[in-house]
Amino acid sequence: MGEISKATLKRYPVYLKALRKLSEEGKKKIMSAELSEYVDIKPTTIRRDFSLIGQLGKQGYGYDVDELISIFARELGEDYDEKMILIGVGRLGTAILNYNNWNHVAGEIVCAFDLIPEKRNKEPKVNVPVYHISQLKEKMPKGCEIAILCIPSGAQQIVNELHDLGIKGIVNFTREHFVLPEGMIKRDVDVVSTIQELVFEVNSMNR
Amino acid sequence: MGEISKATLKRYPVYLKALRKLSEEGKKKIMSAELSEYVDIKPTTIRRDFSLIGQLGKQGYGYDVDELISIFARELGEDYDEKMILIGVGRLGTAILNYNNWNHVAGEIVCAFDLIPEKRNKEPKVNVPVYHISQLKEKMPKGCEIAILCIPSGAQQIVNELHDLGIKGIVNFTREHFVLPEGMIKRDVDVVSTIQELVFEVNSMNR
DNA sequence: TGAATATTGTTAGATTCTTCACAAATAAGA
DNA sequence: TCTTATTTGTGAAGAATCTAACAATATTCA
Repeated sequence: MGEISKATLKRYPVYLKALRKLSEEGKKKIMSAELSEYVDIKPTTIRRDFSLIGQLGKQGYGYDVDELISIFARELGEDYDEKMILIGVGRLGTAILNYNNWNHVAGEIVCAFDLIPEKRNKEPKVNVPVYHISQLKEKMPKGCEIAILCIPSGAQQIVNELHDLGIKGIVNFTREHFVLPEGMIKRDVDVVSTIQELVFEVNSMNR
Repeated sequence: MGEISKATLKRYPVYLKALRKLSEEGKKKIMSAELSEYVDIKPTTIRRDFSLIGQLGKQGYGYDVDELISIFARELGEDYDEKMILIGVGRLGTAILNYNNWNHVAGEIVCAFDLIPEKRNKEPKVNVPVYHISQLKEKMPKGCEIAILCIPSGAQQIVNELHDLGIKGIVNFTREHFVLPEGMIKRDVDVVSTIQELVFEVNSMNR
């Protein structure tokens, strides 16, 4: 598999999501032109993106929907059964743990860490063990490479610790700024920033 | 103000966030090179981005932090006092409403809509009125252009209604696919997709 | 005040990403 | 089986984005 660009990478989950919906609707095959209308990405871009993974389609026919789904699922890590940890079991952290309904969609949250684990463990909605943040090292699952960060402050220190413990990717819900150690990757999920961008763009439309 | 590229637009909230932190730390002036280390964006890119808004800096000196903050805040809509609605007061919706601590950071959530408003209104954590989804039209705030979508299904129909009611921007937390009506903008906040991307990238690193 | 120093704003070139256009390949129908 | 219809996969052109390099300009210190 060749080098895949960041831009393409961002589109793969979009394809997978759309394909799942199409499959549910009973669609067996699809052509790039039709998928294009569905995901609002140009057919050529779709074909190029697909071709980076391999020869997924058949000329003169199109793509087999279920085949695509299983390929993308595998490529996107649904089969990796990635083990993840979550740090900060506040309101947001709890919402995410609950949402763990996603059932191995991209792996599984194995355990969580918090400053007041006693309290968190009592909440009926939290369905993984919560340990004290000081136990990071001893309770870190084997082979865990991804951490979900939902703490309100003190991110830098924890990120540094995570780095030392072998975490390579961070899903960042923190609004606080921190410097990413060498060799780590992060993705921000920032609702406020997202809204700000949108507001800015909507207001640009109005001018 | 010239035409601002999508790429630049995405960075503005990042700058604002970092500048706020710097200001809190007592920083009065900053140079593009220093800010660069902070946000991990090349100095030239920063200067270019800033210059699109106007002559914000002084040569041989740098940028005034608080001045930048107030300019960005204005540009990003914090002064627009944008009115927003939220649809779907489930676990996630509630978390967002709570997080409404952001206090006019990008506007204000005025009210929410749900299928069971009676129940939602009883929850102590929800601090805005919740109306039944069928009352969308009559309860829509004047001048509201942005909706936050947190429903598990049935997105398409609601999006169409919102469009008819003058909503121009959607912050989408739904995992369901829908077609965006002409003239609308959306931003996806998709935790699962974000994790998928990250898993994919981390696994690419390992190869 | 004037020279030396520092840092912005911007031009031009490099890089990354997108899309056009068409050859290659398959499917379907005669 | 052969021809016609399609639709993919991809080379090359085009567009968007990023960045190196430097001229312009402000600041600072003698």
